[in-house]
Amino acid sequence: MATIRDVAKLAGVSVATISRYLNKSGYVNVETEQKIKKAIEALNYEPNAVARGLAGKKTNTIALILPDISNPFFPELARAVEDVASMYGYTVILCNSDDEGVKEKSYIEVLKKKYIDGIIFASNTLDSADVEQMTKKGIPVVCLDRVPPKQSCSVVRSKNREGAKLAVEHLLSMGCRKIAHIYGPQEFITAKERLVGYEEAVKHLAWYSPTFMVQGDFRIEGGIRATELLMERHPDVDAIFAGNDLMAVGALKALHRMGVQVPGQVAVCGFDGIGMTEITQPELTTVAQPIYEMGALVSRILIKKIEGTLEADQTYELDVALVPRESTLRRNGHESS
Amino acid sequence: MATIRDVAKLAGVSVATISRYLNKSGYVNVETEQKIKKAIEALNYEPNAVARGLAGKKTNTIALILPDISNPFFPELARAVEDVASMYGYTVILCNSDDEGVKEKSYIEVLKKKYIDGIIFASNTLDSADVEQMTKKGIPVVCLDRVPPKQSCSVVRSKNREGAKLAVEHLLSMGCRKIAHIYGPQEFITAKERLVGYEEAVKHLAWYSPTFMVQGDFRIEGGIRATELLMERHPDVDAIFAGNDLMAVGALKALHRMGVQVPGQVAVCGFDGIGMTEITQPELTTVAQPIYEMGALVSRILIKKIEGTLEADQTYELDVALVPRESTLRRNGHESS
DNA sequence: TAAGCATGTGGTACCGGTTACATATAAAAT
DNA sequence: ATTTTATATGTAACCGGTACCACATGCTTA
Repeated sequence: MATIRDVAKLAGVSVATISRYLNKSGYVNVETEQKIKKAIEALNYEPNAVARGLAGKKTNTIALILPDISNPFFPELARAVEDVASMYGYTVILCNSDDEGVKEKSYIEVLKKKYIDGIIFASNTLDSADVEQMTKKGIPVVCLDRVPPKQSCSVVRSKNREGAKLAVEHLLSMGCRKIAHIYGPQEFITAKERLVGYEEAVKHLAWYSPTFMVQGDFRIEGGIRATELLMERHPDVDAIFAGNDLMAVGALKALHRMGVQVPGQVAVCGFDGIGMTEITQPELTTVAQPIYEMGALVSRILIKKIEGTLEADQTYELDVALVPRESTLRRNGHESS
Repeated sequence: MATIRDVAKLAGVSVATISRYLNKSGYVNVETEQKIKKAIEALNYEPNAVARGLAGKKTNTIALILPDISNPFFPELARAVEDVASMYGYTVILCNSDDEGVKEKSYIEVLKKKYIDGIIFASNTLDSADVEQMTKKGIPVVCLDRVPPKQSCSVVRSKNREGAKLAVEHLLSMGCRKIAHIYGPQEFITAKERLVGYEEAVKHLAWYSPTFMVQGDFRIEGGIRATELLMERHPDVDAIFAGNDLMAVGALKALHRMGVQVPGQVAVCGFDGIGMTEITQPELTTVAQPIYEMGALVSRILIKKIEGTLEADQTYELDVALVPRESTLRRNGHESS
């Protein structure tokens, strides 16, 4: 591989001029430019990114730290992040934290040593102290679904509370009268907000009781167990709003095993809008987050922050949308009217 | 951040000694070692990975080039790759090629400039010339499901032909008598091999005709269309073996829309073993590839190759396993006997 | 006793870029 | 006519490591 010095020699100018030409920093005469172009062409020169990184402390690399890429929520997000990153000339390093603080911190250490330009966190373990420390060290951070108390970084999230209300309203409009909720682990803000949204939407209703809320684990298995518990406790439930799609799938499975008709006897609604919801039988109604857009946005924000064109840190709350499908379709609903 | 020179100064030795200590190359006196340890501790010194990369042309970074992380086959693979990579101290860069040669080549260019240590290809566009060129430039490559004619790199794949036969045999044993096949795009070797396996397994049967093979696109939509075409052509089909799980899901959807009972009238079997197969209704029988193991293996091989402990390039053919589930469960099958 | 070798350490060129600073020329401003 | 100013280019230090080579010491071996 040719180096910048080779090019300088062949073009008959100094390395500084080549560098200036390459980075469009400083003056370069048009004729000199031509000579340089030719030399570069002739030598098939490509500037070395690592050397650049060392000299300029900029590597055009960002990291995406998420709990687990196998979790169906994240592939689409990752895809979006990578799409816009590559569009802006950045490369993406993938890290699976399993939501374990230790792993996260160890990744952060490695990434710092690699002069990574910025980090996207889609994780719940991170505490605001970490974020602050990162920012202090000059590493831009953008978070997903996490609001560090002291707003030390930008955040992208979606309207969980509103989404939960949408779900409940939809179920009510479909004629459901006893709507239960399977909520996710309360250390996840998303789970908490959705639970709050649900409560706000149903607490004024006559039948309301805290026993209609059961804990799940944001996974299929937890959805199954929660549904079993729920149906035992309240055999008269006619709708289940699950805190995420995986648990809704679990609910579907559990109800099917029990011989309960969906949506006939019990309607089911999920949250997230992952692809899976389209392949269940019946297809699953869900409150869809704009997953790809969230990834694209978070990536764009990070890059802006890296390149210094971001005015101030901000929280972006994206709209969610109810996607009505078969699992909540009740002929006696008001929606049809 | 402290540098190696700071440490050297504080410890009262030369940078060379520090470097030797850090890399355990060459001699370092035990007492000197203690002094160095103290200095490193005191300064909270961490060697700079970029500088190391520049000096040693080794970055402890590998790249994973795959068509699309959103495709449900890949997240688990990516997870496995990252797991073992991080276990060995490597970091993973994620690249989505969309199976487009241009994108792949452009990624390769970028990665070379970054002194990446090796590449894992899970892509079908790459031709053997590319692989050879990489290897010539000293960048280790390992491929997934791709056999470059000239064995210039290691390959990890699974037994597609055998898997297809397993599927057909299973369907036959469940009492199916007219088994159709939806095959994937023939530029994918996997698709081709599965088709061959199917043909070999059914061609000697009385009912066999090429019209039982329909083309799909390896996606849900293609599975739906192929199934529609198929059922119109052969209303007497009693089993569909799809070339991958996504198309099998499509088949399930299409059959459900047509009011055809699965597995009652038509049994459905997929291929791959992605998570989706467990959430369909009925749950989908599939020929499971050991996806995680494939990712782990391919990653381990690459790292061995990078570290020079791999004797020779080799092709690893992993076993597949039939996972019988509800979608092929027929009471009149022999399996129960 | 001299050569040979394992141990231990330092000096410094090198990896391949960036960039501050010095320098030079021609045109514009005073 | 002199000072500015914009244009243009080169020199060399620097980023933070690695590693080759030189050199010193103490002990074994011929």
